[in-house]
Amino acid sequence: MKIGNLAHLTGLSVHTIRYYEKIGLLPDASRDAGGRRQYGMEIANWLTFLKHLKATGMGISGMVRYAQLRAEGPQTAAARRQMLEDQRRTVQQQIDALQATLPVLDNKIEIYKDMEKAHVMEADHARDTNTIPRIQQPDKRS
Amino acid sequence: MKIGNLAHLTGLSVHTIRYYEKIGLLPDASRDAGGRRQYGMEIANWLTFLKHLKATGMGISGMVRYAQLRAEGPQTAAARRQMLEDQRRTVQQQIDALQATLPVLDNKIEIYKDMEKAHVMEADHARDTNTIPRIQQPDKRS
DNA sequence: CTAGATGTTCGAGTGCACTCTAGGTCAAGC
DNA sequence: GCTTGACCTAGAGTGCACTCGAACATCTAG
Repeated sequence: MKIGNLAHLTGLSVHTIRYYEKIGLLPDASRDAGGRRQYGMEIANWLTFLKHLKATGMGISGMVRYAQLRAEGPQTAAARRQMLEDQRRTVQQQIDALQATLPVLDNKIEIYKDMEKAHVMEADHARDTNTIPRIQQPDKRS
Repeated sequence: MKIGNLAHLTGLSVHTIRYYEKIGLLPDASRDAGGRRQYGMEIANWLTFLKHLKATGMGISGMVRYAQLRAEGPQTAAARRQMLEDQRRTVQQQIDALQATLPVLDNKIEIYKDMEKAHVMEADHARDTNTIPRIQQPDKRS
């Protein structure tokens, strides 16, 4: 499989795949006669797993650390499990943080619904500012 | 209240507060005799709301748009409600995406537990690579 | 045989959201 | 009076994760 094909398969760009190789997330690909990268299915699986790790919010540096542990062999299994367990915890924290924003949004949405009603009734003055100051717009109306 | 005080109160840095003012997230602060920014409590409340918006994953540009709508007065209430409702939807999507990673992590963690057991039993060869290729580490061990 | 698609390298550029530096002013305490 | 520390501005720098460009090589279909 050539790099364009792999890119299509994984949804990553060709640029990104070469970038991942450069920073050590992918093994240096074997090349065909013309010097082009040749890939097998296992790389697609590895990239898919990397996409999952990325979806957990793990950054490049974390993924590189994971990849390096992996390269060191089975004796790092415990360390890798530890990383994944840590990451699981941060995922849960992210979920909790997002959950916590929902009532804040809902609250505001309700306030706006009331405001809209009031506005329609022409009693539309200064109920907008529930302790939050108005910002004079930078006047970018052409 | 001076800027350092506000920074302490909101958990933002003084730099960040000035930056927020520059990009239009905060009204141009009134100044004391010496040209220093003076703040009231309502700014702290606004910053707190911005922190909530940020926690939803809304970027600076979105927050600026919201702030500008706000500045335009009550007739933009519906537009702002729309923004918040859209944002609520993206928060839910982010939560779902994170939730979906949990089984992937759990799965891997289980695989590693098995691997560790196997490793202890000295049957520790090549079970590590479940279709995922090994990366030769760039040999950065000092 | 040739056009166009696809690949190569290296390095520069992008967008985001800060974060910091340099070089100054100003108010309060000793 | 002087030092200390908080504040000021304008602009440069940072870290992340790509993303793109230039200039060139090679493969593939007609």
